Amino acid sequence: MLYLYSKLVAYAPLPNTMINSPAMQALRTYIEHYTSSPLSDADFELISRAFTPKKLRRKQYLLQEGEVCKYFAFVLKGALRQYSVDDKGVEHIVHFAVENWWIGDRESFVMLTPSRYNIDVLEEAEMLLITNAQLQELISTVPAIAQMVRELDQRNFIATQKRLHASIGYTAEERYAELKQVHPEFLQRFPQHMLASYLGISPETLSRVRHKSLRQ
Amino acid sequence: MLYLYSKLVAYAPLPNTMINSPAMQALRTYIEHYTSSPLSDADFELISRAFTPKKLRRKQYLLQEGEVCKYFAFVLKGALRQYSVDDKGVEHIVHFAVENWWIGDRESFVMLTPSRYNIDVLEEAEMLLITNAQLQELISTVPAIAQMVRELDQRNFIATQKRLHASIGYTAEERYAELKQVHPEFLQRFPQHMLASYLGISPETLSRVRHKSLRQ
DNA sequence: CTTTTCTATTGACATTTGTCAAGAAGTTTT
DNA sequence: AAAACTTCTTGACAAATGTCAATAGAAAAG
Repeated sequence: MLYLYSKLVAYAPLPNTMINSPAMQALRTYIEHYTSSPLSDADFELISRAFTPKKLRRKQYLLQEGEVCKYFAFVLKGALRQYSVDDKGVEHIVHFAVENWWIGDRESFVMLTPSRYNIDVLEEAEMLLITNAQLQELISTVPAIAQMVRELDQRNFIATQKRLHASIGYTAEERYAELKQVHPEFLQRFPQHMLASYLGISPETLSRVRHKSLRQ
Repeated sequence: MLYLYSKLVAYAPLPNTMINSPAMQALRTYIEHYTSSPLSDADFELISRAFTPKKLRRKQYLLQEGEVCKYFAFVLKGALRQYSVDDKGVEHIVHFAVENWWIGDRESFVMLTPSRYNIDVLEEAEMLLITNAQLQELISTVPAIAQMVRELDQRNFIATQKRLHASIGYTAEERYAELKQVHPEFLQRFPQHMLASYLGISPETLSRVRHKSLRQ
């Protein structure tokens, strides 16, 4: 186990500057928030070593359809979207990520299968990347990470289930109202046709729904 | 920690018959399948003590809207459904559970909030129940359980995300085709109007979709 | 065995949503 | 500043899906 660990990091010496970088501090705050207890410096160093910082400009891809999703990304700054493209060339957005959100294709990341999704950058983004091997290592060596991952999975699952419930049971109008209530910041931040795609309706329908809701 | 544990089980002495019951054996096989390694007898006893067997007849509720979901259930035999009822009295099924599936309202179970869902029995069911406190205890004392829960969460999340993706991007026809491919057993086992509800379409539309697909 | 409840189908029609096309601002790129 | 994209809106029409009502057969309950 120790051997495996040293293999993973031996050739990636960590500059002092990275541990103390604002990026890592943001991650530290985030983890401590999730676990409601401070991280030891030793644990924090293990964590810092596992993540790689990455910046991407608008329209650049973090993942393209057909590739295996090697990294999960923690977003420090900016915005990204995850979407598939159907046979008619229409994009279906399944996820947005902004500051303090995670993004990646779980299925591909875990099973090492080619992804059906694209992930690209909507607003110039700063991220911290981690591979599945590194994450598994962290989960088994740092209990706080195991707990955080469990919590995250839970919330993620609950949120996805709610969205599923909405998309099965509600009309376009009701789903827009829900989005407005749950993520009002999205309405400001993303173009309307992407919100429409996220809600599973056409941009024209969303435009009409908004027009209608203004009058009432 | 030990004190807490003993409090949880002290007044529920476990009859020998339960550890060796077919129910518990089924659970053991299931867990070993998930973790790909045999359970120690000690761990298995801890696990056995945490679960309570329960049988319910057709139409009985495991959970009713407004209640807190106290138990998660592992289904040994039979079938259940989880659904909400909207203001027009229409039922929306979000989940079916058959043999070797879990069922419960995660949000309510974890957050202790009143549930918006009902869970009732479609075919006379035998289950093993566990409370969140007992599950958390197991997760921290039995690594195999922690691993199993992680795996389960992962699969669950992937499956829900796929369903969400389908319900946003596909037509009624395509969604039915997908269901047929992923869970062919559901088509035999559940009445059509429930499958329609699960897919988020009206029973009449599902009937027409099936009629159409027969001819082509 | 009979009655009642469930279930699936079909037709007619209403409603919702999508598609196509055009145009007008607004942004970015050159 | 001009050109090239993006984004949003609107109208006309098409397609998908829902609603209501009637019916018939199957299954469950008494």
